[in-house]
Amino acid sequence: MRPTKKRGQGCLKKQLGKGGEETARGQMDLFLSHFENRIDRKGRLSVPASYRLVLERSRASLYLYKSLTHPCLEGCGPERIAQIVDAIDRLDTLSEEAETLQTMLSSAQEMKMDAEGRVLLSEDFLQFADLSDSALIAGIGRSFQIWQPAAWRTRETAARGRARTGGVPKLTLARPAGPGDG
Amino acid sequence: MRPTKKRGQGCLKKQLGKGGEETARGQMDLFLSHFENRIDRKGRLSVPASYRLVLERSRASLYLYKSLTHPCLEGCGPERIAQIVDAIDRLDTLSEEAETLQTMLSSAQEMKMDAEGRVLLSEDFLQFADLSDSALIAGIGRSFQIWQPAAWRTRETAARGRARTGGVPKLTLARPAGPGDG
DNA sequence: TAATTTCCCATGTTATCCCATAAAAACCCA
DNA sequence: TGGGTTTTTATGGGATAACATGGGAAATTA
Repeated sequence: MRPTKKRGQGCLKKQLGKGGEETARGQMDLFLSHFENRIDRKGRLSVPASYRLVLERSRASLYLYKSLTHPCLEGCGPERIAQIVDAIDRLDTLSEEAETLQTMLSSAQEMKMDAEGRVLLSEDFLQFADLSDSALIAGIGRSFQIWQPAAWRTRETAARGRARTGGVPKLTLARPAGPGDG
Repeated sequence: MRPTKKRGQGCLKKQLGKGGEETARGQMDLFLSHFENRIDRKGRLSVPASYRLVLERSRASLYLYKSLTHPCLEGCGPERIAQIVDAIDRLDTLSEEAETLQTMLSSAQEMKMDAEGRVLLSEDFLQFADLSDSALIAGIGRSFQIWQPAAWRTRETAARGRARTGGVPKLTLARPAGPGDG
């Protein structure tokens, strides 16, 4: 193995034990945490095991597309793609918004994973996100992003700086509050 | 065994005895008190038994993330995570608020507890909160924080010594909570 | 046929499981 | 009320499985 460092979140197989799609009390299947994985000389990148599990739970395949707003790739399941399609249908076909979303869709591709859970990134994807030999995969809930590691860190540092000086966004509570929210 | 010192609040199994999710009259499930536990050489940290109980009562798993404003980790249940996810979807993707929340999520991990009630802290977490061989776990009601013990004490004395200043906006944790909510 | 892409196996490193132990707290019975 | 007994906790460590990763061979594709 190469650069030995971080600890991921390891095996998650057992989690789905009892039920299948669980989603018990507020328990959602989300893309969380972040990982720095290597891109080998063939252009392969391991999708974090926990993300694979999220997709497998809903028997969904993974889609990647070029972000419209950042120099990174975005990953998601089919529902999100469907949402975009629906949004386009609702818009005026000639509007700029529609065009924007169409651009997004036209970069999206369904990725096939090999037995080890890796995807093969196209030259186009690699160049777009300025990726070479490693990638930072950052979960943001229902989707995740793939960044050039240094670019991600810059972004994270900036966000934390803003949070310290300008405060954190307020979150409105919906529920009467069980333990652990807040 | 190592430095023998005080214990937390001991056995709590009996508390939920009869029912399960009790929470009867005025009985709230909260993270309270504080504990100084060891981090072993594998990076494992015992979650206080009383905190485990709070989570078990609502069958919720534990999430940890890096604080946006302090050099500590924060622990919470799934509801809070769901809140952030929802908030992101409602915000403009390009807004700074959205980026801040994304930063938060990308540091959040669902923690797997072993049979003994320990979580494995990632290298990222350990470094962020400057943790090495012990951690101070401080309950703040619906969530809790994990500090480097010395940093916590410093902060505590500082906090006690100063009148509450209405400084930076913090996350609104909960509503004033009318009588008999829950 | 040349260049990819897919499949398959190998590897070191971690994370997870499982068992053991000491100290403290809860329990119990006089 | 006290002292001895039984659980519960926090903690350590070895064994094992899972994971990320690399590379060769086979199968596609152009």
